[in-house]
Amino acid sequence: MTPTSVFKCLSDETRLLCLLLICREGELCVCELTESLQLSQPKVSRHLAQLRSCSLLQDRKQGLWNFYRLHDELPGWVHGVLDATLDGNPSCLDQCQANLRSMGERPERLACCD
Amino acid sequence: MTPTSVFKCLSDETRLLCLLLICREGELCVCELTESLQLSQPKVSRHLAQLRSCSLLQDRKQGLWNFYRLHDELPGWVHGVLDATLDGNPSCLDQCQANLRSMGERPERLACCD
DNA sequence: GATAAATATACGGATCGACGTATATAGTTG
DNA sequence: CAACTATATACGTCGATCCGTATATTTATC
Repeated sequence: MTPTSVFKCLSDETRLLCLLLICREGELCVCELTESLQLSQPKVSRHLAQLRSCSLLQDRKQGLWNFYRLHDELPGWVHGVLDATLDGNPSCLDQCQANLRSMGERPERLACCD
Repeated sequence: MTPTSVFKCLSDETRLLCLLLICREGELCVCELTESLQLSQPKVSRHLAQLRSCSLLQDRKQGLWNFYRLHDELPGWVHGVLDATLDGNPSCLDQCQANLRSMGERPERLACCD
């Protein structure tokens, strides 16, 4: 994971918003991200796959849903970059989070024992 | 200056190294960057122009030389991103800085009164 | 097992971005 | 002003990337 490869991931608005939103919200599944960003499912899914293949995200399957979260072994400096971006752009997720809040039934997270 | 536009700038290795090197060294002119990165002059110059047009860098002409430095009004969060990247990748500039040190006559910086 | 829902991927087209090379511009020196 | 140095830009090309659409895959439900 080189700095250049990380910044390539962050240089697309869809990918950046996915990362920042997940950073703020914890775990999100594809349909929540699709609704939150108001984008097509294949578009979101493709970008998530790319973020996963770069080890920025990892996923966890639960029934029909696939929950994405920041990778457990995300380097500290990448956390630093994401935090600095969020701190410096406090309203960049407002619309996305509003869309998420107004979403109907969101899939239930199961802790461990299913 | 949006997060996406900033990360687009950082997503190219030449531009990222220019920025990080300038972050570490203060002011550098085009010929110093060209020597430090071992790249062609037009390539370096093109990328610097892009960083300047995005207001990440600003330049100061002094005689034949054009010195680039971080923009005086660089947002704090961008500083944070650059610092986090440098902290987390401490050796990424080693070769560049070695090249810079071994450079012969480097242009003299004039303070203010020329 | 058929259907449906959530997600992933394949394909083709269009656009973007980086590059090498050549050349233009601007300042310096004689 | 002619020659030189440092830097900037123009042009054409080629590969990367993003997207919409269609389809495959996986899991749950009846």
